[in-house]
Amino acid sequence: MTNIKKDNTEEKILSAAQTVFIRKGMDGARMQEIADEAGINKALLHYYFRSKQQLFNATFESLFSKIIPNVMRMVQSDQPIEVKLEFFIENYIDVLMKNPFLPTFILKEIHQDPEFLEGLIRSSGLEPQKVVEMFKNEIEKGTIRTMDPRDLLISILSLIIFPIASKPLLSLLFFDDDPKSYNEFIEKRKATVKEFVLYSILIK
Amino acid sequence: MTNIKKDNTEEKILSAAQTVFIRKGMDGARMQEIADEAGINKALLHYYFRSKQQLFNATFESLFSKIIPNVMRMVQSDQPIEVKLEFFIENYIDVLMKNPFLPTFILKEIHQDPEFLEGLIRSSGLEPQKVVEMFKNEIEKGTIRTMDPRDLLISILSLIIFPIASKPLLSLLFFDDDPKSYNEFIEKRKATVKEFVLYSILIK
DNA sequence: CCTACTTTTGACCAATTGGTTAAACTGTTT
DNA sequence: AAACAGTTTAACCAATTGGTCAAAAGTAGG
Repeated sequence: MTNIKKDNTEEKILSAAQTVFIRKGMDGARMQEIADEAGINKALLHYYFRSKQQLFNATFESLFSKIIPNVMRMVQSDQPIEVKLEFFIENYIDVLMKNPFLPTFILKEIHQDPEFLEGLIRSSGLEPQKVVEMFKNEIEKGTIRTMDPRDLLISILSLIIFPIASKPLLSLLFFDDDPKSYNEFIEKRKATVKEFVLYSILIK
Repeated sequence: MTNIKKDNTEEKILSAAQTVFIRKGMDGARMQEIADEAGINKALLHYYFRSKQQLFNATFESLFSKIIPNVMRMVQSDQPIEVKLEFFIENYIDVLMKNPFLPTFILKEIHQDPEFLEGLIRSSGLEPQKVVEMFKNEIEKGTIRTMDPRDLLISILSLIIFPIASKPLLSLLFFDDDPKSYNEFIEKRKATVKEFVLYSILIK
C-alpha cells in the first residue's frame, strides 16, 4: 500500500516542521532545516505542501489545537467549582509544560497575522462563552463572589500560561537557571494557583 | 555642530528599528524596511550600526528596559501594601498598553537567544529579590497570608502582562474584535486585578 | 575659497532561500 | 516484464537580503 509510506512521510514532515517552527518561528525557519530534521529531501516538502506558507499553516493549525485545553470537560461535569478548577489547572499546566515555547510561538504568530486567527477559532470548537456561562451560574448560585466572569477566566489563564511562557526569564531571575528547580516550582504551582484563585473568588 | 545631525539620525534609526523589529521580529525584519521607516538610505544603517545583529541588540536593550517596571518604587515607599500594589498595577498596565506587542516580542526573542539575556538583566538594575523580600516582610508582619513570595510576584506579573500580550486573541474571543471594548476592559482590569490579588492574599 | 572631516547615497556583490523540474526509484497491476 | 502510478532525489533557478565601497554631499575651520 502506497498510503502507508505517504502518511508516514507527511507525518514526519509535520512533526519536523513543528519542531523547527516552534524553535525559529515562521520567518526564522528554513525549509532546508525542516527537511534535514525530517531526514528527507527539501523538494519533498514542496511535494506534500506546496509552499512554506502552506506548510506553516498546517503546522500552526495542529499546534493551535494543542494549546486549546479541554475546557469543555470543565463545563460539562457537575462537580463543585473547586474540583473543576483543580482538574483544569493541573491538566493545562501539564500540557503546557510539555511545550513551554508553544504559547509564545502562538502569540507571536497570531500578532503577525491576526486575520488567519478567525477561521482557526471557529474550526477549533473553542467556546469560551460556555465557560463564561458556567462562572455566571456560580455567581448566581452564590458560591463565588460577584465579578465579570470574563475577568475570572482570563485571570486563570494568565496564572497558568504566563509563568510557563516566560520560562527562560523566570528561570534566570528566580531559579539560578536550574531547570530542575524551575520544574519543581511549576509543579508546586498547580496547587498554588488553585489556592490563589479560590481564596480570591470563593465566598467563605 | 555635526553631533546634532548625528544624534538625530541615530535616534531616527533606533526608533524605526523598534517599530519594525516589534512588528516583524528579528528574522522577519528587513534592513531595507527599517531604512524606509527611518527615511534614510540602507547603507546608513550599517554606517551607524555595523550589522543587523548589532542594530537589533541595541534596539532590544532599549526595549527591554522599557518593560522593566519601576518595581523599585514599590519597594522603597513605606505605604501600606494595598497602595503599593495599586500603584504598581496601574502604572505597569499603562506602560504595557502603549506597547501591547512588547511582551510577546521580548519573550520570543529571549527564547531564541537566552544567553544574551544574562548580561541584560545585570545591567538593567532589575532586582526582583528586593520585591520578594518586601512580600516576605508583609507575611511576617501578618498582613498577608503565608505563601511563597516568588509565587505572589509571578502571579501579579501574570495577571498584568498576559491579558495585554494576548490582545489579538482576547479581542477576538471576548470583545468582538472591537478595540474600544477591549481597551475599556483593560482599563477596568486595573481595579479588578488589584481586588483579585488582595482578596487572595489579605488576611481579613 | 580651499582643505579635511563626517555624513549620506547609489550601485553593486556574494550568499542564502524558497521554489521548480526532469529524471530516477518504488511498488502495483495487467 | 512492461506499463503505470505515486514518491523521492539532485541539480538548478530567480529573487531576496545583508553587507560593501567608492563617490557625492554636507559641514566647519583656516
